[in-house]
Amino acid sequence: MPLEKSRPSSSTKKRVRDAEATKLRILEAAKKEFSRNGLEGARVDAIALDAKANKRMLYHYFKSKDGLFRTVLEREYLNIRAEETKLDLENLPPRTALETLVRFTWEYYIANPEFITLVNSENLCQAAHIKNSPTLKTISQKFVRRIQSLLDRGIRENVFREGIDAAQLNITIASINYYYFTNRFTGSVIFERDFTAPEALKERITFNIETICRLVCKN
Amino acid sequence: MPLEKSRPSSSTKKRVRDAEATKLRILEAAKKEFSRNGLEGARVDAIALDAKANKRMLYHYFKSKDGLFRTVLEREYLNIRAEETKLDLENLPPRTALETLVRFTWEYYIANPEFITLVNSENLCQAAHIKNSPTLKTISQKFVRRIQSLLDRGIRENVFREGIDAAQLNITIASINYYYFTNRFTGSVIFERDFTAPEALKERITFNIETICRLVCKN
DNA sequence: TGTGTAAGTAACTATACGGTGCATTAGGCG
DNA sequence: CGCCTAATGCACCGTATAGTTACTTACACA
Repeated sequence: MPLEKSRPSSSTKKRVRDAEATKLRILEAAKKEFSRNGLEGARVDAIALDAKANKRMLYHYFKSKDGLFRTVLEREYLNIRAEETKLDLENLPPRTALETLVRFTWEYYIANPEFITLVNSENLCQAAHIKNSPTLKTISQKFVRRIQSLLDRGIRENVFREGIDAAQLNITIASINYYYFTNRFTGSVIFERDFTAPEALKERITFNIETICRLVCKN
Repeated sequence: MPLEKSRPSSSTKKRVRDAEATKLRILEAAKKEFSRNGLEGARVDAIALDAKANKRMLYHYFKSKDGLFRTVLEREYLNIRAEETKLDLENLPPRTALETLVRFTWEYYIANPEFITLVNSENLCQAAHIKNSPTLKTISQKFVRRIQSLLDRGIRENVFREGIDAAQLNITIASINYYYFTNRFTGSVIFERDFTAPEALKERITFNIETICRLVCKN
């Protein structure tokens, strides 16, 4: 007879039914499955199985496969923006701040390979899921403004060139990092080198920082 | 009674049965369907219908859905490399040659949006289809060498910097063009601007040429 | 002109898929 | 304690899917 069975502590009690935990398990499983197999390739049964949840719950919480995908994708966007926000760009010398940003983007893609394939899936269906998400627009604009003020500061301190568009710079920084990862499989075959080998990674990030610095900095 | 029914001219005779033409129709339809919906999202019935061919023929010529995808993808790679080869990089001043290459890549993606989504699909399945294609390796290496010799020439003529890796440069040129297109849907939502509007396109290609020139050229 | 081969067709199959109806049960709250 | 809501489980559905079987037909060539 377990003595404390009927009096679990409020913080550690084992809840047999826990909506939030179930939702999270489903979201994690969905992120895995969607990123591995794409939106069409993903199987809701596989998600339910991996989440140790019943398929019924998936439809209960997220309405449909697309609803689930939308939620997963939005969370991922929010996550990368949240991480970016943590960067202390404002208190670093402009050139260091720029390099920090490039390096962050690179390392985020390494640590979160799912993000890239999820975004690819969303673009395959022409952004159908995020089309009406004002949240994403807001946080992204905030970020562009942040880069713009970094550029402005660099110009004031006479280390950055004038006339660089913050949005274009943003896109370019993402490009040179994103492309390398999303195409690492075909790239490794075509160029006959392992794109994910440590030396290859190091060579690439160095090249990318050089690319951005030469684009933005004076001299 | 048609007089010449039994004696069609060898060049213009209307063949009711034409294996090559049927194959081509299937390949064109497959390219459309695969690029629009991805590998998993593509429907073989839709391909057969669009090709005005029987589904059986598709399996007859290409063995399987994956066999068909492999053929489509290889043709697309061969096509872009063939077009690249036509560029007269060797007889242009280095800087002009470089700009020509960037502009070509850009315009190729505009004219052949299918290429990008096909490559994305191939990377989603970790390059399973092209893994054992020696043809692709050969033609790609040839291209890297071509860029290398352009870089060498630029250095000799004292307009390019030294120490730039041709493969990295190749990847970067592809990156800044490819990323913009593959993510044009999410990009248009997030940045609240139409990525495919003529002015946006013009602004982007200008920025890209600037990026590459600053990376490669002296001053 | 006859014939073997390859091009082409239609109908079919087994299954895997996204999604649902309905019964059951845990547990928070009064 | 007992009730009511929300969490969960099970079994099921209609359909769409990749792939196939068995057949017919055009035509190149002898």
